[in-house]
Amino acid sequence: MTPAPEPFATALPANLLRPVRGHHAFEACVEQLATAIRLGVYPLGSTLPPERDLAAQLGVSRATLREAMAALRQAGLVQTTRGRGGGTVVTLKPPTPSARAAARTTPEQRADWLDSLAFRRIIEPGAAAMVAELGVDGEARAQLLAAHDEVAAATKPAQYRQSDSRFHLTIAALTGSHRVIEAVTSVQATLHEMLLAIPQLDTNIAHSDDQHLAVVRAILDARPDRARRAMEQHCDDTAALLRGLLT
Amino acid sequence: MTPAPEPFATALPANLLRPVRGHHAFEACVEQLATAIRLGVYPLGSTLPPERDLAAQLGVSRATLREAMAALRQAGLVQTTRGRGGGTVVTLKPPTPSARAAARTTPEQRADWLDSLAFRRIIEPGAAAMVAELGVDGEARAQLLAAHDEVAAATKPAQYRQSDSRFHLTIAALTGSHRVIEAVTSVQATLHEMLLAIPQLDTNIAHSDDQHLAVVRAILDARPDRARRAMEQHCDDTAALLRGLLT
DNA sequence: AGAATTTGGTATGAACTCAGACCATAAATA
DNA sequence: TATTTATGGTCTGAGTTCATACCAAATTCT
Repeated sequence: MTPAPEPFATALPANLLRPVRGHHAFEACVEQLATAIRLGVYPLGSTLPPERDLAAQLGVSRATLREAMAALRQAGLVQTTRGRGGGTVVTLKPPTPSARAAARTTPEQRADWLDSLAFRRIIEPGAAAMVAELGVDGEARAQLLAAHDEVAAATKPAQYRQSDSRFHLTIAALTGSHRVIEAVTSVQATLHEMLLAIPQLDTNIAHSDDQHLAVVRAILDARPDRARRAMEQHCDDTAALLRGLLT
Repeated sequence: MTPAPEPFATALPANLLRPVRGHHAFEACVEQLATAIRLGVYPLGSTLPPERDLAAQLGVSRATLREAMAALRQAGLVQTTRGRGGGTVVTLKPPTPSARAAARTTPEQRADWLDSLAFRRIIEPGAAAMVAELGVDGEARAQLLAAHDEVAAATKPAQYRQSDSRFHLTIAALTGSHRVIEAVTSVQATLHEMLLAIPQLDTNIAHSDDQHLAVVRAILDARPDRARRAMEQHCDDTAALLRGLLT
């Protein structure tokens, strides 16, 4: 029989379906919390939210969250005390002291990293432009400046890394958009992974203060295009470095 | 006791933690497949990939996928036949014929929709610019033109909706970036929801062919900035309409 | 000092999901 | 026509995750 003519000829292959979840909820929790800590969302010495809250935020049962916490505890990232006023505090021994570089980077990993860099080049400049367009009032202005000062003042590589992440996350947060925040967080987390796998360039990357400053200025001056360009430049430079060093 | 000075003063509230998964894998599958069908990824009359493949693509066991398929079948979106050459074909009775508008839009829904529009204004223009920058070879060029022709030729509102989605998804696909594709898919899915809830404007929105054309031209001419602007304009106009009609 | 409150620690049964094997059907092929 | 093959349909036991209690410790308030 003659097949009915397909309404659409174009293929649009099914790349569009995305995995519905990353199995093992507790592993995902460990990952998110660990990166949040390493990105400086929860700085050294600070107390994490109570288990019940964290579980809610992560959309996970408390039982599952506790498994994750146990892992973090065992990894030496946090310590826990009981009772009111107790909780879980960040101890963060230097990031994965020597166990890093254990896992060799697979080709898929590499591809995913490149993908992340491409995505970043869209989302972070977009976020910067959006903030510049929204404008920043007193409170926001202070946050932005504080975040920038933190980066500028950082000396040690590890400290610089955290401050840098926090700077980018601050810009994302200023957009006020959940999706933008999530996207930037994800991108920064991947970036962090990459830098862990390529230790030697912590130093090389540190001279991007000018670019950070340019972004901040453009945002404060309410110049979206300039902010976008500046952030684009920043992303491009970082990406070039990383691509070059990816085996 | 004097609390140890926090290393960082800035708050960076924990909006950064995102739910680790949307419970009930099979519900998520239903959602993804249903939107994929309604967005025209699997056009009317086409055959879905075999269950085993779909399960793999969605990162889910076949058992779970089948539950989802059963739901789709029961909803009248697809029909299934056995044996070689069989499979599951899209029947798609007009989108949720009259059962729609059943759920009133909650305030959170509304907020999420606005968030999606904001995110869209970053990601879709960014994708367009990226494609323009990458350049489009013969194959890609053909796909893009075909997608555009489809939209331009569409007459009935429902058909226009699908073609429009496919047009935007095609651009995303041409970036070659998983993350970009996923972001645009998600945004288009939300857009689709909104349009279902606000039926009356199917017509109003239909005169955006000029803007589509402008985007396509800019991409083919390898003018990233122009492509971005054109897509931005398009997003802004659509968003303005939608925002106005959101109760 | 005693009560209330916040916080982590533990336990249990139900529901969901997985992986893999095997069955049934119908088209394609030899 | 007989065989192969691609596809959906079914079953089962193990592993996760959930929801919901309740217990234990330590701080704060009365």
